[in-house]
Amino acid sequence: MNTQTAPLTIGAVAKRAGVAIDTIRYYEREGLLPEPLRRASGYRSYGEGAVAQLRFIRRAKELGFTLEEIRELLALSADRQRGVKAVKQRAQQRLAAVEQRIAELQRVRDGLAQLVASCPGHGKPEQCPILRALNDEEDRA
Amino acid sequence: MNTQTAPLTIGAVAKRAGVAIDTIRYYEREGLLPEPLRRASGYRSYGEGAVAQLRFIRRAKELGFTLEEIRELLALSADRQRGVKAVKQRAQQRLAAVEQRIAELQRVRDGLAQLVASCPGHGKPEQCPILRALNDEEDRA
DNA sequence: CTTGACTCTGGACCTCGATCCAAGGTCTAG
DNA sequence: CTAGACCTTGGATCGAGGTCCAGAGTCAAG
Repeated sequence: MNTQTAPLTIGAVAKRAGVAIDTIRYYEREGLLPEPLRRASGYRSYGEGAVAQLRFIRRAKELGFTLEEIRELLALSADRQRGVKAVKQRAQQRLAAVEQRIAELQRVRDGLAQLVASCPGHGKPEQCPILRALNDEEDRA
Repeated sequence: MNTQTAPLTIGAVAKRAGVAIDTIRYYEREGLLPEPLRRASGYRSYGEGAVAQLRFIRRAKELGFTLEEIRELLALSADRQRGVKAVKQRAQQRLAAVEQRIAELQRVRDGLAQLVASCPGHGKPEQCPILRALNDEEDRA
């Protein structure tokens, strides 16, 4: 088997993972990526695992996890005993947060939709339902 | 008619509008609030209009407008001719943006829900569908 | 050997919407 | 008059997640 993969420079890893070089170094500082091996010159030297881990981070970010949460997921995913349970919990928490955010936005959407629907799009500003709503129960001149 | 309202200090305005004093000064710097009159001492001196305008800003923020957009809404609401039409347009744009954001979050929610549902919550990490999904089409050891 | 592309470090800077601070001046109730 | 609450300014700071830079060193191709 060919488990041995050629070492990659940070630039190559960045290209494969679809992130910026600076982002990789930033993640390393933040503890989301392990410190890589170094060549004699000081250049970072990565294997394919680093690319996989960056993709993991990217997907988790797309699911709305913060970097802090991702750091935790990465730690948990290495725990062979309690890891899976804890990971599922975090995913459930994230799901609940996303659902709450959706509900909030739906309220906002409904408010906006009602305003848009009730405004003729012309006339005096003080009769525009949008402006009136924003100004609310104010009937002074 | 009692159009004449007693002048308010910044603190009184803040209390009435439900925002922090610093926020008022910040909005002033950012052009969301006109520069108020000053007392001889340099103290800012506001009328009720400032309170109304702050409430306008607060409501618009709740509807998801950025401060930049609110600055524009305020300018438009003073335009007696084209203001209403433009305001309605901005509200429609905001509505579209909110709807798009909701759709995105729904995709995220569905993805998370599926993962949560398919994970038993125990077992080996490499069999956890959540971790597998985050690691994606990687079947290397 | 040269050239051009790449990488290193440390630290500054960005957005957004505020929030906080210090050092000083002002206002008002008692 | 004084204590204590309030206000002034300019500038620093926050948090999240990076981005950018200078100045120096390294690598690969020709």
